[in-house]
Amino acid sequence: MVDRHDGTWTMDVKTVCLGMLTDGPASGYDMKKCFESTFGHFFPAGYGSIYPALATLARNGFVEFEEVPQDGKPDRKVYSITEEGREELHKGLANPKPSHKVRSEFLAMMCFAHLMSDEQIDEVIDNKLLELDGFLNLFGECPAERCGGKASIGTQFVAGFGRHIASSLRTYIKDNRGMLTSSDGEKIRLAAGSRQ
Amino acid sequence: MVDRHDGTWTMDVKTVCLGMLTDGPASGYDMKKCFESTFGHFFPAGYGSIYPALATLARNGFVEFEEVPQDGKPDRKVYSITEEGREELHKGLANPKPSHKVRSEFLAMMCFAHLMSDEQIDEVIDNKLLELDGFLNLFGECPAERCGGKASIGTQFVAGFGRHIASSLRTYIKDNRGMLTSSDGEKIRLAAGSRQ
DNA sequence: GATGTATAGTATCAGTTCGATATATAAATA
DNA sequence: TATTTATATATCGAACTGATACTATACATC
Repeated sequence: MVDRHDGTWTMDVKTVCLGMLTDGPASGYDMKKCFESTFGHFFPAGYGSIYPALATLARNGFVEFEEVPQDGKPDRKVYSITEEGREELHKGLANPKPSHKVRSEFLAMMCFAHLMSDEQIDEVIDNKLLELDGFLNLFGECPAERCGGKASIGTQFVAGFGRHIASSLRTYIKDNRGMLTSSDGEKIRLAAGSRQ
Repeated sequence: MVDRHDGTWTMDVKTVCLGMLTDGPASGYDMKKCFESTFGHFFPAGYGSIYPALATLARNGFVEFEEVPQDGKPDRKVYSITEEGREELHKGLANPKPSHKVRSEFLAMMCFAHLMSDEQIDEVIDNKLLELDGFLNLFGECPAERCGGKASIGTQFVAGFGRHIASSLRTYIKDNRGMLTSSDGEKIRLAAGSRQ
């Protein structure tokens, strides 16, 4: 949780970890799986973020952990949220203007479509459509049961959000990919101009 | 440009800067304005990314610069792309699977809606809708002229993409916000469960 | 007259995150 | 037998974010 100097805090990996723990104790490995299956689609985090986050949370007393030995497998550090952790989580949830950021190599690349060959563009677009189809197949009709538990009402809202956007994205790309290729005068003119 | 060890390179700030320079010479300040007005909506970058990127590009011979004195104002460092820079840019554009990542405090927060009050949720949703309206007003009907020049065909595709998604997003939020509030049994049950 | 803010321009820094890698063992698969 | 997959921890360099620093003019507002 980082102080934004305007009374709000960032909703960072630490906050999401705290939120996950309100569902019950979990290890860093468990959380990584949860990020992979669900949160990662709109709030990615790898081990490089999760373990330091848990270490900081433990140092500040927002989580506690218990080392659970296992036979054959490495020990599990099972984390639980503390009462101070719940307060910290509520601070994180109090931000009235949470961000929603996109970082798209895809769109940046498409801005320079006039510097690419039609074959390159087609390959990129086809791959993107396949990726979207894969996503929609995976999340198409499962309104619940992710991350090892009953989905909260918020999780259902977010899952629907993801499906809606993915589907809308696919429609736009399918309907408009034609303008990027099929070399008309426009494209040739631009390519020539950029060579200059 | 970072080697991904699979034959492709990341489309990073350096690549976008190179792409911008194919339109003509520009200073770091000019590029920052271009990121703010256009690229920043799907590929954000601040001075902290742009200046180091230009320094690295210059060190590698992908751009050259000329210091232009001005009266009253600080000197401008005006950068131009070199022939090696164009080659480097084409490497960046050769990645057939460019990423499209979302990092959304908003969606992460909504996953924990059952831990928030109806008033908090309403405020967050209202703000998000206002933000989207602002975006759509700004980009509603301008298919060209951004970043000080005629928009390429790719830029038009991307602008349309942004409008389409923003509008779709707004629709989903408006149609489904009801499930997050209006405390029915579901919400009360979840809140109680989390208190345990 | 003073303060605030906007413009134009450069640049750095602390904190965070990303992606890859290291380490270790067991089970399943080729 | 060799390789991959799963379980589980953790670290590290490179990159990015957001804020800040510095200089200087100009135009409002208090």
